[in-house]
Amino acid sequence: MKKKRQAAERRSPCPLNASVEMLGDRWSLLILRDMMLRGARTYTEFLNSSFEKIATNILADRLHRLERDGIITAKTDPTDGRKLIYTLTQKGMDLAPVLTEMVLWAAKHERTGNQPLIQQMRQDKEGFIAAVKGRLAKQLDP
Amino acid sequence: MKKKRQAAERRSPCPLNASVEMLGDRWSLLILRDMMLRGARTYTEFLNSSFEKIATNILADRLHRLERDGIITAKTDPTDGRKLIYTLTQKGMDLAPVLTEMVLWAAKHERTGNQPLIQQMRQDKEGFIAAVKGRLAKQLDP
DNA sequence: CATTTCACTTGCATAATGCAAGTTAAATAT
DNA sequence: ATATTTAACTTGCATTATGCAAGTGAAATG
Repeated sequence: MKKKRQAAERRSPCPLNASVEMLGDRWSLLILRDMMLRGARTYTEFLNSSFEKIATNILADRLHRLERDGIITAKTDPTDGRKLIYTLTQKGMDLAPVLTEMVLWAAKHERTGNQPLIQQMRQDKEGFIAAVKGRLAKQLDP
Repeated sequence: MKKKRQAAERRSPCPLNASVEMLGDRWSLLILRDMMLRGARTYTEFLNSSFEKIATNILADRLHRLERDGIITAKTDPTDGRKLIYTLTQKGMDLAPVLTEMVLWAAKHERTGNQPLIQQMRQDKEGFIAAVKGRLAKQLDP
């Protein structure tokens, strides 16, 4: 169990508000998607793996915030000292159900792409989440 | 089935991106929480029901955006012509699982309030969501 | 009628986001 | 050994979003 900080500086004690303060912006969840579903682990991988083209300063800021909030950790690549490898913590991996529900909701009500992914989620939601967590657990940073 | 607009103006076709574009800000999900869990239905109820104290111009803007995105609808109160009664659409009610997962995630990893709610969600997540939808269905606006 | 309530707007200050260009350290190529 | 490239950022500046206080107009209430 990690230490839990900053509950005091929150706008309210509501758990949903806590989630919104950590994730309620345009980019954080997309970065986590790229980690969970596309295997992105470094700065340039984040820049290139997403369709949405995040600005470099925003990416740097979001990575630092996610790290500060205990959702990801960073350590330098032992084989290349320039690279930082970002990894989801348990807290970060526990967001898989949130991402899944958001994807399923949008897929139901909007015209979106990536139908194979959605089929997979619909057919076996729990299995899908377990598979994501399983893949990520191999690279887990406690 | 309602018409589906604006998929073209999205930053990407990814379903998660669609969710983030509609809900990824500081207030939208908190407004939906107040509708789902606290029964807020009018402008002043939103202003007063939440701990977080949203600014009046932001509230007006978010209500219009949620309406534009088909998540809520507005109609004037037949008993009081000044009041607008906001109601969740089916699309809006379908966000109950998203809100639930976000609450459960924050409750697991942060120090938050409203423990009775969280207990209820943990004990029977599906039942909880069904109960919320059931309560809201009575006031459904198609 | 006069006042209050309701659902907003408006004006303005501050903060967040976005874009292009620059920086630094480490790795690779010559 | 030096030069170039790559990775991970910063910085400066313009644009957009958010936040606060005050104001507005229509409908309801006293």
